Amino acid sequence: MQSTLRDTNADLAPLGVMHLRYIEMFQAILQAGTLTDAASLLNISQPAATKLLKQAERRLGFPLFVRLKGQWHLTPEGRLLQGQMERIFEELRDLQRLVSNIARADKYPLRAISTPTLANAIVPKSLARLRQTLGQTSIELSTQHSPEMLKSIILREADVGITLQELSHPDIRCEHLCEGPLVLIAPKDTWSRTAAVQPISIDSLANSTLLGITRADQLGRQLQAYLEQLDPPARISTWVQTYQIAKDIVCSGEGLALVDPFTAVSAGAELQTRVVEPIMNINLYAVYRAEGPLNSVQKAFVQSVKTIATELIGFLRNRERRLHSVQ
Amino acid sequence: MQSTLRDTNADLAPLGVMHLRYIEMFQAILQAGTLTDAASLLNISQPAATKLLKQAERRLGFPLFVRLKGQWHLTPEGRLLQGQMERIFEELRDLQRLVSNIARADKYPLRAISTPTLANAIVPKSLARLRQTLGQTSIELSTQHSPEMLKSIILREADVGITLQELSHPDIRCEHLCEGPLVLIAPKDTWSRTAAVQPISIDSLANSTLLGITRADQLGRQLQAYLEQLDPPARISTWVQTYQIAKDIVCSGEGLALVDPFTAVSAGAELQTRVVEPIMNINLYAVYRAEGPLNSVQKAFVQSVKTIATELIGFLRNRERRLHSVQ
DNA sequence: CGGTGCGTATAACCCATCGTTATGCACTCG
DNA sequence: CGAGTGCATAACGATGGGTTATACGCACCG
Repeated sequence: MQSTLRDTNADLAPLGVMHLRYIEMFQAILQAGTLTDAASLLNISQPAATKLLKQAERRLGFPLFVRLKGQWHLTPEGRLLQGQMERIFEELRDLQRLVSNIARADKYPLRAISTPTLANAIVPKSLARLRQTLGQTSIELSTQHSPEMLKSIILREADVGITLQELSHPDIRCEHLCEGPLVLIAPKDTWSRTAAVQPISIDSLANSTLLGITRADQLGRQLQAYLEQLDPPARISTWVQTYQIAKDIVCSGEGLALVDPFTAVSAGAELQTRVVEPIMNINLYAVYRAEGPLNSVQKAFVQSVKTIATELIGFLRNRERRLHSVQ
Repeated sequence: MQSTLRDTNADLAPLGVMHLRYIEMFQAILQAGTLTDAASLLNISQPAATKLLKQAERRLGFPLFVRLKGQWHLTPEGRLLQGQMERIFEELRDLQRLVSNIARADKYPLRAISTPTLANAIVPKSLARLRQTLGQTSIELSTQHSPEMLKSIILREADVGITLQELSHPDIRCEHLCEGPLVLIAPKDTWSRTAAVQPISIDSLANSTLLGITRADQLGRQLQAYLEQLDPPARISTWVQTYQIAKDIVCSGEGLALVDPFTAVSAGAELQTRVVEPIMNINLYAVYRAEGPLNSVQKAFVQSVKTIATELIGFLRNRERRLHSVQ
């Protein structure tokens, strides 16, 4: 019926109809710069790309690109569509992620995600402990910085996130697990045995060589502001993205750094740690979708992280207390 | 190459791949409630719809719907995708609109859009006057209420909008054309010759039978609030959506109404109009995309609307002035 | 100024997809 | 329990999107 109708006026192809493929093509050309490369981005041959573009322009009723001196340039019409196209493309990619994560959700009772820092500190300990009780259940762990973590959880790439940053989103619950003091780390043998277990005043960092953490989160900014107002300000010549990297550099003797207590305490014997005074608290959070309850594995994981984190913090505090009781 | 690869493991169809068609199917089923009806929404046969749905669910890796007692119900997974699907669907429809409007943009130097009210009042007069100077140029006029008008202009369904409501949007310019007083309209012979050209106090409307305008815009709300605080409040039993409809009803003798001056003055001899005191000003705006300059036809149109509107308002005012000078 | 080569268009062909009609089947409901 | 609605299956055809092979335009360069 429809096909016969189409047969009668054969050349009257559906006009002005947008296809997903066209959007992909559009994006690919913009990204690749050449049709041939765009084709390989889409995993198709170059003639296919040519046909696709031609067809798109024929169907839409106007050209999207013009070719000048071997370059593809957007026509004004193309430029008009660009914004909308990009948005749809993005949303579609999100949808794709969501779909594929739903499909494999049941295979993994726990897909954990943490910031890189914590992935090196407490999370593995926690997973190791869980593993003993779980046998061969499949578990995933990935790392993302906080903003991406949020998206991953919403798109169901992960179920539970562990982070130092409080995340706020309507569909997300952010559970506070524990808190601990900001600590200063240094290569071993920097301080004497007795000094090493005492708090250190943040003011005494004036004029010392610190590693800076280039974090955009609230704690990072707060710290930076604080350090800058010291007199003289602490000299910061090396900037790193995460506490963990800072730790590694400190280990190799390049300076001191202010880090979260979890990174510090998991460092072991290679470096010394001192709580900074006045105490600035760092919080640890578990983040998950508010929509449904956690399953038993996920609950156990959160609980286990909480326990381990608390133990680690306790270790830091106890060290001090031991000292105080000696005094 | 790719096809040969596909041939080797034939049943391993691309998994987790979202197609536009699936989204349309999804939406259609939700809307229609039955596969057969969904099929006709998509202009395909029922078996095609069945296959499409099955294929979608097979490719995605999980069912989207379950059939219970002859009803299609979303699965939890389906519900998860619903939001995202709807958003993409919407955006795609917008893109479609944009595309088809771009394709036909050059055929129409002026595609005007106005609120229904003004489409009956000043806009036709203006177009008629323009027509004399333009010859056979094609012009389009459509009507939309203000929120839809904004969207139409952005999606290039229209070039210039005429409205009583000030619209604000980053990509839109809103040009003030003129202002005029709120007026009360009544069936002819309601007032005496001399009374009819005098302003009428809004307080004197207390206890009278008015037509209400159910407008969500700022003026509508303002008016309603004002009328309600009269003592006793004006009785409003009939609510209509536009000034224009109110006018028609007033003409048929069903009551009085407060309307914009343009509607009032274009009514002709069938009804009487009196300016309301204290004067509440109604503004007339032309709305167009900020991005590019108007072409000559569009400019002429805006100018012409402005001129005519000003003339009409002038007529209302002059009537009073004549009276005052007589006094 | 005429090779050289990259990138694009065209040609000929293939097959998976998506559509069709015809028909059988299940389940709801009177 | 029979009728009827709505879904699934079967068999089949046209189209579109993909392929390879090849010709063409054009910038670049010796």
